Amino acid sequence: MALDRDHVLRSAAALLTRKSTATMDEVARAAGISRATLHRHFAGRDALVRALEALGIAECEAALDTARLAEGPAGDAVHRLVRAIEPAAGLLAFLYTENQLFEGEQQNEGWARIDARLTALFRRGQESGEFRIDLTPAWLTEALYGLLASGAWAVAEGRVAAKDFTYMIVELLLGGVRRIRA
Amino acid sequence: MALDRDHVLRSAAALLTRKSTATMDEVARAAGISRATLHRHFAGRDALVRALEALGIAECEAALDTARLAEGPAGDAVHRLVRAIEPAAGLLAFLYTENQLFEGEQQNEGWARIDARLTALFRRGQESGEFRIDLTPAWLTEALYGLLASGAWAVAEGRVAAKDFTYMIVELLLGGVRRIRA
DNA sequence: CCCAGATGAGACACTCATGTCTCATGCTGG
DNA sequence: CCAGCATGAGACATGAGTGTCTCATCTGGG
Repeated sequence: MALDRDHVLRSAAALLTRKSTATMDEVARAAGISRATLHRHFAGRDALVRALEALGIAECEAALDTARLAEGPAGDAVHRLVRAIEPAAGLLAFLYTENQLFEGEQQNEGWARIDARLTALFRRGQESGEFRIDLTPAWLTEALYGLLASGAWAVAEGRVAAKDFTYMIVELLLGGVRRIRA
Repeated sequence: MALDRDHVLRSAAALLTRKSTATMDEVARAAGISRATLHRHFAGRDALVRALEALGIAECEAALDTARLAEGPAGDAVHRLVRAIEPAAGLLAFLYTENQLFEGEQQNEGWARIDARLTALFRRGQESGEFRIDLTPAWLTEALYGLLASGAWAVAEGRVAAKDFTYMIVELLLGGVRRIRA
């Protein structure tokens, strides 16, 4: 059933987030099914990763919708976005490094759509005078991915408390380390 | 000779930075030697990665020395550090993700030394009133790694100009995106 | 010139993950 | 109750990467 498929996908995401080289057998065990059944759901490891990619893209776009990036101050929109995307951060971190492998091959167009919406957000903040203009929107987008991945790993390894995830990322991204104001 | 070994290590680093799953054969080709000779230098893939880790740690510590983290304003020290570490950023990015795999196994103590020096730098900035105190030094250290990796990949894929690497990272880390000050 | 050491090329066995298949079992809807 | 279907367990072949070995070749120093 479709519900099973989703469950398998979720547990695979959770496992691969922690151990990106996990075996099909390990993925199956983690989902509580046999390797044979896993293969009945996903033709192979490649298909599984593709499905995870689709899931990650879907969750990202859902978070982008939830965050209503076009409304209010851009800084607040970034905050809403990180908060909305937090549950998917682990999966994002996995896909982020996985994408480093897709050397030549074309990657899922979904990422391009997401990149476009993120760069649009940063550009909006720049045009409204809220964000500085000497950091390119492309770099800010990349940096956001990097901070999300770092945050997810830091939480996973216990270096940062899970409840501080959003705060740490948003504050660093928006305000930086330097203490000037107040 | 030792010089050859270093050359092999360098080209392996360059290759694995781009394609972290490269085979021993590809690594050998990239270094301009045969697989047999590669095996004469490094017992196996594991030994090669360990050697790369040692190289990365050595370059990191050299950069930390060069940057003189204890001198002057902490913000300036961060700037010097990122500038000094830039040539090794690609290797760092590779090792950063590679370390995600070292689940249980104890990792090289060198990283602990480096982490300690970095957290000490951030703590110094906080105690001098230069850095804000609501972001933990541990998180700032993690975030620095993440930004270095993101920066290295962004440059590798052409999304950011190589000459902007240091500026982008330092400015984002220290000042953040928000434009408050003149 | 000659020898020793290093190298490249290739063969070989081994391991491991993968993908496919079969068969027995268990559950469910008719 | 029974037929049908999904599942679990396991066997099996395959391919890729690895590690080891041998042998021919090349090169530099004595």
